[in-house]
Amino acid sequence: MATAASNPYSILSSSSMVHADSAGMQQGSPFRNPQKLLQSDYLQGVPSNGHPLGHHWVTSLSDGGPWSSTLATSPLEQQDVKPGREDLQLGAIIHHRSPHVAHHSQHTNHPNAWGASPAPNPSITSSSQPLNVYSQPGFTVSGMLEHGGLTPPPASASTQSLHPVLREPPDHGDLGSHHCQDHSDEETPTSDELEQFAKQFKQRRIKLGFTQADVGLALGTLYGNVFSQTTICRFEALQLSFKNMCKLKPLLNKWLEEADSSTGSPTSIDKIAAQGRKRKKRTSIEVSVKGVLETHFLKCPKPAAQEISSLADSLQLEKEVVRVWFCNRRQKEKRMTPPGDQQPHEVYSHTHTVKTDTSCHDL
DNA sequence: ATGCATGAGGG
DNA sequence: CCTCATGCATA
Repeated sequence: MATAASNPYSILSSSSMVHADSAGMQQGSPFRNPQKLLQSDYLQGVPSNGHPLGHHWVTSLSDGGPWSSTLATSPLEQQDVKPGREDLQLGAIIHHRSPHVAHHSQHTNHPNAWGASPAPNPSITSSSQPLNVYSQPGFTVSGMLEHGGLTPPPASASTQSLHPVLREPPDHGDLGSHHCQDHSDEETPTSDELEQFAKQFKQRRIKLGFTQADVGLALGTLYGNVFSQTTICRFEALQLSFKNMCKLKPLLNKWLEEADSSTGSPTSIDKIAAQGRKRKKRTSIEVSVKGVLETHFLKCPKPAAQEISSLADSLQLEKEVVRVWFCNRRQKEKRMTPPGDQQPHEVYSHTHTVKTDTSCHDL
C-alpha cells in the first residue's frame, strides 16, 4: 500500500543511522493483556472501496509465554547461501506443518485465528491480466528444475476446516456504518482460506522447482513488485499480518497460474543488482540478554522512552537496539501464526473488557 | 527460517 | 515515538 510501488532503494550516501531521540511520550495506545484476548483495531490506508476497514485480532497468550525462549520451530540445516545467490535451497528445507484442527462451532473469536474482516479487498482482484512480459524464471537454478511439461496436481488441502463467517463486533464506537458481508473469496479471504492457499502455494512452488527467492523475483517481473525470499517464506508460513497476507495472496496466486501454465519456457534471467545500502551490522543479542528483554516485554510491552534507555543502559546495549527489539517483538505478537506451533485452540472468549494498560512502570 | 534493521506513514 | 511492510544478513 502506499508508496510500495516506488523503488525501495535509494542510492544515497548518508552516514547517519543513529539518532538521538527526543523525549517524547507515546500517545497511550491500548494494549492487550497477555492473558485475555483483546482486539486491536487498526485502520490504515487500505484502498477500500468506500468501506472502512475494521479489523480485530484476538490474541491469547498463556502466562509465562509459550515462546519465552523456545520458539525455534526446527533448526534445519540450510545449505549455505552465498551473498547474491540463494536459490540453492530446494526441497531440503521443506517440512510439514502443524496438524489441522477443525473448528467445531462458530465462535465469535478464535485464539489464533483472526476474525474475518468484513472489509472488501482492495483492487487487485480484477480479472484483467495483461501479462505478456513474463520471463520464465527457468534459469540457473542449478538444473534442479524438474518441469517436464506436466503440472502435477496439487495435493490439495487435507483437513478441511469450516470457517463460518467470523463475525466481529463493532467495538470502537463505530456503529451505524455497516457494510455488506464479504464473499469469503478473493475479496476478503478468511484466515482459513489464506492458510489453505499458503499451503498449496508452497507445494506447487516446490513441485515446480522454484525457490522462494525465485518467486519473489518473478513477482517483480510480473507486477513490478519484487519481494525477497524472506517475504515469500513468511507468507508460506503465515507469519505476516492478516492484511499483508491478503495483499500478497492475489499476486502469488497469479504467479502460480503463470508458472503452472508456462511449464518449461526458459526465458530471460533477471537478477537484481545489489544495492549499496549501508545497513547497520546486525547486532546479536545474547541469550541471557534476550531473556531479560523477554521478561520486560511480558511486564510491559510498550515501555516508555525513558525505560528503554534505562534498560538499554543496564544491558549495555544501544537504546535504539532495545527500542527496535520491542518493536519487533510487538510485531511478532500480531502475526498470524506464532512461532513454534499454534492450533491448540479451544477457546472461550469471554471478551473481557481488557484494561487498556498502556503504562507500566517498573524502575 | 528468523533476528535485527530500515523507512514510510501517522500522531 | 509507534505501527507495519519488508528485507539483509545470519544461525
